[in-house]
Amino acid sequence: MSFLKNSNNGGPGVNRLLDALPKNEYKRLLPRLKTVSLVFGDVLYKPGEEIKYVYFPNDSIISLISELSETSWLEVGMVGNEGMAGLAVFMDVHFSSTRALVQGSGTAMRMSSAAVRTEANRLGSLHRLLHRYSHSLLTQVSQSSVCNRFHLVDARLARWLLMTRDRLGTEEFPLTQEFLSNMLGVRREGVSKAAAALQAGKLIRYSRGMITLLNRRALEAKACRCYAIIKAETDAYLN
Amino acid sequence: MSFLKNSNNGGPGVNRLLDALPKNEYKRLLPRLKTVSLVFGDVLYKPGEEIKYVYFPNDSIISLISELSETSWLEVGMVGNEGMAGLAVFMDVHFSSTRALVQGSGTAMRMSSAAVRTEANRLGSLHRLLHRYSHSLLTQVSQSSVCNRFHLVDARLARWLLMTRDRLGTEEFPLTQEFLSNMLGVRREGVSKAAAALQAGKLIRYSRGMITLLNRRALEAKACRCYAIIKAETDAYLN
DNA sequence: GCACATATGTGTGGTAACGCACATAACCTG
DNA sequence: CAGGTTATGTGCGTTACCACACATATGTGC
Repeated sequence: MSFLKNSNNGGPGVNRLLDALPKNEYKRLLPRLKTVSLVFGDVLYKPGEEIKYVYFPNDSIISLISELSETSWLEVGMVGNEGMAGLAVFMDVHFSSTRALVQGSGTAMRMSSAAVRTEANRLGSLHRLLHRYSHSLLTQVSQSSVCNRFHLVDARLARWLLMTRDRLGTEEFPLTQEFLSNMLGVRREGVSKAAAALQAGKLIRYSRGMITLLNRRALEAKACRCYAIIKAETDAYLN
Repeated sequence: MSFLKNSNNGGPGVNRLLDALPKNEYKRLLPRLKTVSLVFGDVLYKPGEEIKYVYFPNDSIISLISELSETSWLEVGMVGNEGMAGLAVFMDVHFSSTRALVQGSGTAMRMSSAAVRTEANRLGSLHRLLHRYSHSLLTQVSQSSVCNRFHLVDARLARWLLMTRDRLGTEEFPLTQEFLSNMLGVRREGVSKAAAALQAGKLIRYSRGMITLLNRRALEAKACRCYAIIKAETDAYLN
């Protein structure tokens, strides 16, 4: 959307956190960054596992998932081009407390945890941006928490689809209802019903694991205010 | 519990984050710290309001509350002697996104936001501890989120009472069921039922806004695993 | 000790979501 | 195109929690 400073590929799929860095600082980081492909289903960290790399998604999405048992999961945070997965490293914690699952295929910039720690000791722009992103993520997690507590599945599904769209940059993406139910922490049948309602209203179309958003404006109306709140926060923190 | 390094009052009501600082760094901070009394019901920050001071609770508790509307609240985080309220300041954000409500009367060490920013630029022990606390808080919020989604009111009430006890250091504290219902994001009648069940089992006793924990071990059994998970995290991060 | 405010209990009916079982439908593979 | 796999739909009984209304305590102040 906005003018992209550092990236030269020009597409919308550029990590905005890295892009917000001043040119010289970005250049210093560049040799430590490697573009990698993340594929739906990849698990970047398991709970308790050491974090070896952090990831700055370009057009991919990484879900942060908290697990209670084998059967009950809940997505507590979504990381796209506005942020970084592996934030714990920045906070001087070497192990992940959540599962990090690639929920949207695409590319990301990967950096070693050691490099992050070195950079974080510089008190430069990256340091400041990661601080501000930490706050943004905390706000996202908090808002999701309230949302999960009070809002109906329909609204939460709409919110979730919109958040995914914003990060992937496309209206169409592969997602089964089974998967969605795990993200939202509800039964598959619940998603089935909510999705059917959205499809009946021509807000979305789906078939066998492929979802297409048809009417974004209407979806935003269906979604709870949490979508707007989270979006405002994630968009604004980079300033 | 553990040996207290800096504080000289010796009681259990000492902010553990400050206490974990090396002596020289603590001494440097001391002139900027002021002991203040926090009284149940005090509002330290409202959403969107500027954060002028941060608070390191000694034996007080500060609840971080996310609001959806006038009627639906939810506590997303609890800050006691293991942490600091106003963490946003450390993350270079000047305004609070949540309401900060004193939920347990007691004292806290207060510091101006400006002083926090100055200190945070030093990359010293405070910097590191606040980083690690940030991670701890994020974990707490995430875990609460899953807990609120999946666990029954009974278990969540037990967890909440235990967390309060741990931070106040007493078995008896003033709390109406009305207030509890706001914290847990359920109806007062729901709390009433859950509390009655706990009282019937002699786990707690209560009357007109005063609650006494009678059997902590049994309460821990009633509470979900989330209590232990959060406790482990908040206790461990100081190392 | 009586009025009053506040805290807590209870009862009735409603609903969103659950768990389970099974039906249908779309795609894939040989 | 037959057969298997995976995705989605549907029905049924259950449950935790909701919303509202009201009853009953327990304290406080005159």
